[in-house]
Parts: sequence; C-alpha cells; structure tokens
Amino acid sequence: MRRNSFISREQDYALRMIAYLAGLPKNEYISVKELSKRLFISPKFAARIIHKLKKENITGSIQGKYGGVFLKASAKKLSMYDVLNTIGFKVKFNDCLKENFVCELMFGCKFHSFWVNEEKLLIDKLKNQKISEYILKEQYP
Amino acid sequence: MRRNSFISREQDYALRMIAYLAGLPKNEYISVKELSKRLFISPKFAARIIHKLKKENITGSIQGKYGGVFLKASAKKLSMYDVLNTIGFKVKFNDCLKENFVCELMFGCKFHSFWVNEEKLLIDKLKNQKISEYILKEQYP
DNA sequence: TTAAATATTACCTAAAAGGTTATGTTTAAA
DNA sequence: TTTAAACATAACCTTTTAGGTAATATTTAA
Repeated sequence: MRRNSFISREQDYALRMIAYLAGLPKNEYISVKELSKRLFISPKFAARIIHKLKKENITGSIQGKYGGVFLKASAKKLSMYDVLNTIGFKVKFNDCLKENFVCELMFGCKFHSFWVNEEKLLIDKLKNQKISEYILKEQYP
Repeated sequence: MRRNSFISREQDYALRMIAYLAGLPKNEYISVKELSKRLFISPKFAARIIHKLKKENITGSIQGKYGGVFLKASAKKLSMYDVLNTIGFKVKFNDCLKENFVCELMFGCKFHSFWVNEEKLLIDKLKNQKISEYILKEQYP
C-alpha cells in the first residue's frame, strides 16, 4: 500500500481508539473486538496496537472472558504526541534531521534550519493537543 | 531504504540542485555529471531529477558536447513548494485528507480538522520560501 | 471445564523508495 | 565527417516498509 501520509494507518487507528476509549463512562471497558468493529479496524491489527499502548501504560486491560480494554492515562494530560510516539512516530521532515546523519553539504545548505524549525513547531503542537479535546462518541438514534 | 521522512531523497536532491544552480553566475551552466559530484548525488539519478525539472520549465539545458543545465526560472519567484511539487510532492498529513477518501468516522472524528489546518500552514510556508534565500555556494579556499 | 477474552510473536505480501541499465539523440570540435 | 561527451527517456531492479494475518499461549468468569 501507498505510504505517503505523515502519519501511518496504524498511528491513525491508535488515535481513533484512544479517542473512543476516552469517551467511555468511568469504569467501563470494551472488548477489542467490539472496539475494532465500531472504528472500522481489523480486529487483529487493533489488538496489536492496543498491546503497544498498554506497554506504555496508556491503556489498561482486563483479561479473561468478558474482559476488555480501557483508557488508563488521563485524557486531559495525554497528548496526540504521546499516542503517536508509542506507535513509532519517528517521522522526520527530512533525512538530514535524523540522528547520526552526516550531511555532505556542510558548506552551506540553508534548508536544514527550515526543516528543523518546522518540525519543532509541529511537534510542539502535537504535544499541546490533549485527547480530552478529541473524544469520539458514536451517535445512536 | 527507510522512508520515514516528510520529503523523499529525490525531493531533497532536487532542492539541492536548484539551490546550487541558482548560485551560478548569470549565463553559466554546469554538466549534470559535475553538479551531481559536487552535491553527492548519483549521476544517473541526478539526470532523471533534472529531467523532471526541465519538463516543468524550472531548469533549462544545452545539449551536445560541452552542454549542461542551468536554472531557467527566477530564483526570487521560484518556491520550495514549486520544486517539491515537480518531484511528486503529494504527501498528506493523514490519509483522510486525500481526495476520494471516505472516512467511516463521520459521526464525530475531530482529528480531521487538526490535520487540515496543519497541512495548510506548512504548504503556505513552503510556498513563501523562495529559492533565492537558499542559494548554495561551495566555498573554495 | 470451557468459552471468550487478552498477550505475544512470527510471518506474509503489495507497493514504494531509491536507484541502475540501456538506448537513444544532440552537438562541439578534431 | 567522425567521435566524444553531453542531455533525453523509459524500462527495469532491489530493499524496505506498511499494513495486515496467523498461530499459539494465557487468563478468567461462568
């Protein structure tokens, strides 16, 4: 599949699921199967993503029959950046921003600082966007 | 190779070459071979990129022995966006911003407008950055 | 004891990135 | 007029990644 988005499907799905979990009533939880169905994500893929989020203590889970998952972190403190980061958000605006990258054009490439600034601006914004502002609730008739 | 940059290597090389050509004295030109050597780009790959830029009238060329390429567009009017666009800059912040993409979460996904805004901000900035501000000149001792 | 849930890892496949190969065509100069 | 050195153009190749599936184990309510 094409990948020319800034964020991947996996990262998008993670945001969706977190936004949905944030909308559950307190102390409620939902099975990954049901969650994935409501958000149009393949169940197995959803499970893998939820697992990554759990390892970072963003979600919690109840095992066994009638188990499920819930948001463990505070929706008011959890940022979009936190979620994306857990799902491997290591996108750089240009390769020259990566660690250990040695640019051959030390003699005067001025694009570098442009990318540095833009990247920082966006990351700061992602850190400021809290999940509580993005809660996703299905409307039942 | 990994591809988790916002811009591709090919797009980066295009910017480098344009920035270098913009620094040539008026009416001078340079062979792609020499250009690629100075900018650490594989010669064949450079040729293909220059060809794309020529098709959009950004560069011009002189064929035959002792031929070469030069910047045809005005460095003061040519933007980073123009160059990137020529080299297939169709990156979207999220898949949901693509044409013909149908989002299943019509019922209330609030991330969409965040991505729309951020993407527009960045594209406007790229359109405002003119190549004349990024001229690349090798320093000889 | 069993059904239905999570936990975890290994594997699969299409597509794109990043480049090379190949084969022209053009033109200055010997 | 021949030839070397440049640009022109398309087809092809290889590695990596995105995006997902399969498989198997473990947990726990009923």
